[in-house]
Amino acid sequence: MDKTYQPEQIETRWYERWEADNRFAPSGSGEPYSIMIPPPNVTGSLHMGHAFQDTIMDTLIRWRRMQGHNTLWQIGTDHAGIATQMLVERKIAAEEGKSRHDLGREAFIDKVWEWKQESGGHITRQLRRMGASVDWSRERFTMDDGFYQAVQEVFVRLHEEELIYRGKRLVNWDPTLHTAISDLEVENRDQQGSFWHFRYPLADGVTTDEGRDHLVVATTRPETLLGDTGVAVNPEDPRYASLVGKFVELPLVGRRIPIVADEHADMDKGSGCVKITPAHDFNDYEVGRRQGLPLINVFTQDAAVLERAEAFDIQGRALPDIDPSLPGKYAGLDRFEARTTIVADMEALGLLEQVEAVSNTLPYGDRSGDVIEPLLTDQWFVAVESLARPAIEAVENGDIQFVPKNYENMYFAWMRDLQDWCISRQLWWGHRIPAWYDADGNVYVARSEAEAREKHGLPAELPLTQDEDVLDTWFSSGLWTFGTLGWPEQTPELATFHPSSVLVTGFDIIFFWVARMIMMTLKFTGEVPFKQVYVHGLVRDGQGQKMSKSKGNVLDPIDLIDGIALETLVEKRTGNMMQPQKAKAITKATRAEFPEGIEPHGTDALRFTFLSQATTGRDIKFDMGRLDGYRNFCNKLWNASRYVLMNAEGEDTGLGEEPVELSLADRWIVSRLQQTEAQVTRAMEEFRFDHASQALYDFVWNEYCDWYLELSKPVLWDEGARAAAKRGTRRTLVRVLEAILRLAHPMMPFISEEIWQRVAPLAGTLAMGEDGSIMNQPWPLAEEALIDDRATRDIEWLKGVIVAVRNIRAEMNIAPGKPLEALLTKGRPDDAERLKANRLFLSKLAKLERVEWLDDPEQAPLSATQLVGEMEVLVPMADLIDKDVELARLAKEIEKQEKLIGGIEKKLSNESFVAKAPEAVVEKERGKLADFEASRRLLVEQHEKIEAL
RNA sequence: AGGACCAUAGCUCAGUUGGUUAGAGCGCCACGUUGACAUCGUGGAGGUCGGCGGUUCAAAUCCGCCUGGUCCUACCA
Repeated sequence: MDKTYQPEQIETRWYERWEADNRFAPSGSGEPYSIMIPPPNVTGSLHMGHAFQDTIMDTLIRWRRMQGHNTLWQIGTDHAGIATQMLVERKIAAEEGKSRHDLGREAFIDKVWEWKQESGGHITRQLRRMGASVDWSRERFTMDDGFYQAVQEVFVRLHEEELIYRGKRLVNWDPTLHTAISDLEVENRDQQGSFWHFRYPLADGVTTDEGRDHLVVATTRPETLLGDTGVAVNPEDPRYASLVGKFVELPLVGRRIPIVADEHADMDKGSGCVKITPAHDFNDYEVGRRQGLPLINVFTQDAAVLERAEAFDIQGRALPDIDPSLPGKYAGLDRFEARTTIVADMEALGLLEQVEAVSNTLPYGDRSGDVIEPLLTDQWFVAVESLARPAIEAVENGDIQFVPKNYENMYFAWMRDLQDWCISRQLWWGHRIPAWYDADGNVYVARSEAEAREKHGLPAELPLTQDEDVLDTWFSSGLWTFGTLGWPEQTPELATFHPSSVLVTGFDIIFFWVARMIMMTLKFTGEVPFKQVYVHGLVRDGQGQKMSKSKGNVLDPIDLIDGIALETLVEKRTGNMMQPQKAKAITKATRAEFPEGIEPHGTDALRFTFLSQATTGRDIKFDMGRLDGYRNFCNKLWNASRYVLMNAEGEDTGLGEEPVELSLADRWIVSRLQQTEAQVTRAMEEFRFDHASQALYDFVWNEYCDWYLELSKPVLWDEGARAAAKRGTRRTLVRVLEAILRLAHPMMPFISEEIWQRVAPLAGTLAMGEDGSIMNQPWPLAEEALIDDRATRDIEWLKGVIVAVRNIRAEMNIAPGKPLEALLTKGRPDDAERLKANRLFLSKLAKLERVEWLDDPEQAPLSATQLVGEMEVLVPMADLIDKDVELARLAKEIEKQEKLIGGIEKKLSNESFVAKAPEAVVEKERGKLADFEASRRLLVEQHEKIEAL
């Protein structure tokens, strides 16, 4: 083995090997265990969130694979409609100076496919770097032929059941992207804005009770005035009761619009009158429906003012009787220009009563960054009510469990207040809606044009045109768990691996994706898509900030693995920015945080860091310090293995017929191994990867390396030690290490494999020359029979004495190597035997050349003293000791004991404590009190002796 | 406005059903290259567990209120 741990070569080498040996595919035997990867965007690249998520999934899959399950980790990518289309549009704009319209639909889509071919492999290559043991042979894409089939099938069947319908509805419209987007893609941002109070003159000479000739309405969006079709007052509002049924004359437009009574109007807000614009506001749309008001759309798809408005009833039928004319001066104005102009015009007319500054929230499209406009458009919808019910029940009755459980509430809250799902998008990239129209506008839904003709008996010569729109990306990814397994065909994979075992996902897409998957999957397979949902938090930077390009705090997982030079990192963070003015600050912050750039850490260390920070459900602040620490851990494991190999390779590791003798230390470490195995397994079962990684770390570093390896040295290096004892120690060294590697493998696949190849033959788990992989070895199973409490207590005693002596050396400034004598007072009955069994270890590890019992404490020489439980370790002072230092140390120790004694005495003198606390608790306190008092007595005696010197 | 989650050492975090001398890693201080490892070893300093109140013999842990933070949902005509 190389002297230093160098992850980069190990990692790529092993991944290629595993993949070539086809070790990721399902074994075909054992209980099925499957995970469907949340498909990353096909043109995306791996970010910290992916890396975190993939680590968790891979850890689960590798663990279950080792447990003997028939594991499938299904891989694939998502076509990601809007994101991908925008990316390619930007690319061709930059490279060719063309828009997608210049190219036309077909040519543009060809371009997207081209781009997919070119860059689609990027993220999957990065996934390999993370060590993800996905079954590449089954890789899917949400727009491949199979998915096309599944999507058509689902759409047509839902339509046949009238669960998909088409209608003219108010939707969130993105004026930049020219498409409807879902509520979930809308981001609400707080803004400072104005609230304009306008006067709307009453028509026909009517006046208010106070004699005014107008009503006052207020709005933050004056431009929508053009589309007002009513003014609402509260039915309970006495001020306006007499005006209900009368009219106002809409300023600037001149339309007569009714005053209606509707509970939407809040008497306590403003004047109590509300302008109603059913075609441009979601609340007003509902008021319009209730009051039978017409819908007047005044905007184009760019959210500019139309020349002539469009009037509809609530069913979306055109209303030819309404005068659609709008004042010509606004035609073509963008909504914000129109706003300014209209406010100015109202003011000129004396109709602007006041302008109030308010803070309000505005909806922004999360992709375009443009302000979203509610717009009346023709769209396709899924009626979700009947789909939601079973989806709610599946979680209620435990068929699907969320981990952590509190996300179930979030799910219920959303599912119980679900709006119909708008599934059409006015994009080109995506699954085109399988609906055809004839010249009269009749709609035919079918799996293909041919089927549409056949189904509806349409003559071949009747021209049909397919719907221009595509489906929401989440419509296809909602079919992910079963679509990837071959549905609508009833494939063996579907039978074996569905429902999947667990979905690993971020809380941010519970609504987008998880809820829809549950609905769609239950509907079409009658099964839940997954039995458990493990929800993880967001990966943030060390300060708890969201990582974003604009903040310049993005870390690339690959850079953490391979390392990156400072200059490259700065360039990466500041290049190609939307807001170049921030570059300077980002450069400065980056140089301050990473003065030397980022060192290579390797994939295993990164994975281990993620796992150690994966506490359920909350966001993680990525900690570079821990990454360094776990890279060191890999190095520790590496070097410990070197030690083991140096002592075991070419030696008898006790596999043959020769007698083997196990020392106390051997029995102790084997015992602790069993407990660690049980601990790690349990943590994995509970998705507590932080506990699993912690248990492994502790065992490897603090017990196996710090103590067991040290304890093995005297045995292996002592000329006089018996051959059987050496064999026993070698066998234990090797076997425990081999088990550690298997335990570590799901978390740290590369280093564990690399070392295991050398260690396994020595441990007898891999025949010499055999071609095996740790990936397919059994997961360590704790054996109750090997747990040895006696050995644990004995080793704890030994450690206590050694630490006490080291402590005295440090405090007294005695060189670590200087041989010392020690005296022990008799503590527990077993201690005599313990001393006998451990003389060798004490002499080597504590550098004690003589250890004796002190039979009569009265006869104790002047000594430095340290407590080990009830026992006292004395190192006779002779010329070694600084009197003042030792006195101070004893005084401090005495004070500590007294404080403890005081606390317990207080408890025990409390009658209610003695009366009400369980007997065992009281006894325990009494026991502690006795111990502390004994310790204090010994310390005080020593103190007095030294003081008298 | 409603709801969720969080607050433990300088930093990042553990802490099962209330009973622990409240832990780990990083950082810090001192000492140390003895034959796995300076990406290391040994020893040490550092916490009134956000605040107040309650339940209890006993609270970091359970309850209420408050403060601070993160996020979600809704509203803002």
